[in-house]
Amino acid sequence: MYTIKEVSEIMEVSEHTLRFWAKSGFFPFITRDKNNNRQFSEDDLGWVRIVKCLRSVGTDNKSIKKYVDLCIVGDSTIKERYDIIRSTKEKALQQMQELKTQLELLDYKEKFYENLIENNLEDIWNPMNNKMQKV
Amino acid sequence: MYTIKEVSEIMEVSEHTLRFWAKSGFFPFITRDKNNNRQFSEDDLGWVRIVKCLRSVGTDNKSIKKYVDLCIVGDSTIKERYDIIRSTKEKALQQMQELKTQLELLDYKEKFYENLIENNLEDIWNPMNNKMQKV
DNA sequence: AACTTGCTTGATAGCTGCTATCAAGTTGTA
DNA sequence: TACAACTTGATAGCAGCTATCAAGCAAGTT
Repeated sequence: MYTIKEVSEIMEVSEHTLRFWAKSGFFPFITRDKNNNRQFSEDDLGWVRIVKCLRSVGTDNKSIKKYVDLCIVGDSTIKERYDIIRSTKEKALQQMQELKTQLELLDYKEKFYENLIENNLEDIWNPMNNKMQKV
Repeated sequence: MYTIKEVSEIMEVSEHTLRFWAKSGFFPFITRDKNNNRQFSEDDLGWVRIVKCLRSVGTDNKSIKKYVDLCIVGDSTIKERYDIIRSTKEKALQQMQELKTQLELLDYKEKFYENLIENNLEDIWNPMNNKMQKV
């Protein structure tokens, strides 16, 4: 059993966010000790993991709650949950592509500035130069 | 010259967001036509591109404004801007790694559900089974 | 000329998902 | 007995959109 602080460190999610998620119903089977403090089991860590995963690819909290609720219902919702995972994966792959595109621009900018620094060239970004950005 | 609608379509950023960014000072050299409508030049598209890039890797708007202001100052801020691009790139690479990790989990879940569906196995996610999630 | 359609503007209100602050309670160590 | 370190829930605040609104202009139709 883990305390909220331990889970926060293990999963790299703030305690605040964990409480917020708990309040949102994302950890349906969590137990409490005699002082009312949350006790996270290994299974609960699994819930944290999938919630973190869904959030980090931009799934909104309402949809996450829906997924959690489907899990609770059981067998009859397997196909529906499978479809959610599939479309989430699709979204993640698109984000990967987008990130690659942005990295290309950052690479270009990086080289642009390196060139300026190494060769003491004028800064075409400077609006006073009448030579604005060409990329 | 492009209208805000055209820019919205080309750059895949909502008109709302473009106006919000404009108001935030992210497009410092934008001009207006005789009806006070914004006219985006090719250079302005470049500003939209870099702002979108910085936002999509999680740079906050205050930091973006700072970067834009450094660009306006000119030559003397080249090193500073270079450092910002470098650290932004670093952040983007970390996000790429994080995304890969999350994709692994999604792959696992996908196969988990495929296995359930193909073999008509019981749903160990179902809490009534007393066999909660093991991943 | 009047009307409609389609675009634009700025102001403002509302939303999501945290994030920070707070008082209050429990536990362990000195 | 005090304190430090943890926990709780409630509440307020924040960033970054997102949606709604009235108002204005331009071009085309009747």
